[in-house]
Amino acid sequence: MILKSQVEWALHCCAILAGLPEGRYLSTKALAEFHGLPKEYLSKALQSLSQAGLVHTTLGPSGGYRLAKAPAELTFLEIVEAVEGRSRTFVCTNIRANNPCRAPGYCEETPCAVARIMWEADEAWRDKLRNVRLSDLVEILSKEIPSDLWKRSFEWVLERAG
Amino acid sequence: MILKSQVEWALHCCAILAGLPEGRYLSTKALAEFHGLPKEYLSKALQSLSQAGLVHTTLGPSGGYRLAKAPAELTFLEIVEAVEGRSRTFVCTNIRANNPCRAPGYCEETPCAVARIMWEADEAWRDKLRNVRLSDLVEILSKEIPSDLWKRSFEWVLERAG
DNA sequence: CTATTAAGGACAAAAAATATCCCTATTTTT
DNA sequence: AAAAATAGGGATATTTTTTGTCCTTAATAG
Ligand code: SF4
Ligand code: SF4
Repeated sequence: MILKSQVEWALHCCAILAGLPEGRYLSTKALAEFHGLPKEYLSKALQSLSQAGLVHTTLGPSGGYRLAKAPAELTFLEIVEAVEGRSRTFVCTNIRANNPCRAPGYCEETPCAVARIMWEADEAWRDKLRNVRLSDLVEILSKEIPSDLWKRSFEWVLERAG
Repeated sequence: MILKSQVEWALHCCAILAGLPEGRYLSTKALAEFHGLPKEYLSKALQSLSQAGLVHTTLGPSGGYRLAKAPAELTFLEIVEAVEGRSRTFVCTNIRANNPCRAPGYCEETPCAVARIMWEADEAWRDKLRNVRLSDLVEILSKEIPSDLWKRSFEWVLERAG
């Protein structure tokens, strides 16, 4: 069970977009080049963010993406769920229904304890991601990334932002 | 990102084995029949449990599986990890290494904040599963499952346990 | 000796992830 | 008005993972 690589891509792209000045847009092409990713496929991840309402887009030259909310209002969970989906990681195939001792039609209304426990763990994972904001990430990165690299990256992005 | 169905199978099988009297064994065949699962494939899940040391096996007629520890000493996490593996759900493909502004060979020693945050969420998921014992599950099931079905299932298993 | 079992290797089928390609409508620039 | 660049999205292909089957081997109980 491994998350799609698009999750990583989306998180990194949002981190970049968080640093974009008000009203400017960054294209798929620039984001793909910056991260060394296949442009067409990265585009699918960005479309997921767009469909989830996390980013705003414009068409045409100088078009692209910007965040739809302030980084302090955007959680990791929103980004992860946008590309990975909202379904639970444990799916119940209802194997208890096959119990040969069971009276037919019985015992299938509510999920059993196994499923509930697994779903609780799932929820703990989501809670953790829900409590990290994109602004938290940017803050950590700004401290950890060497300032010259940080600055050059910022300039690289600005040159290409429409 | 969805857990293998073998996770569900393994949990249900452990729940059954937890009710097995001391010193007796239940075969793959019986477990597969009880749950309506393909015997050969379920066998792979049970082999995973065996390799992880969670169950004990014997060969020959009347052979099969029993728990290697008391249900109170067996956690959900152990069972889940036995079949699903211990690797993290977020894998870092190190895309920051492609940053065109970066000085070559720089900034690749430690995982970045993105990975660390995702791994923390992973750990929260594991913590939750680590804190549920197989005995907890059995206790809940014994309350929730209709007593006649519970009793008949128990007898069904005993008839086939070697 | 025979029947039954777990273990495990080889292989096959199905599903999901990872792309690539191409067309359309829109918008900016020229 | 024309041209160029963009997001969106459908169709398709490739690769990897999951799911499942089949068969052989060694051990064990009766
Ligand atoms: S509800 Fe419980 S018993 Fe039924 S399939 Fe899900 S986990 Fe298994
Ligand atoms: S360490 Fe961070 S930057 Fe590097 S690939 Fe992993 S998530 Fe991305």
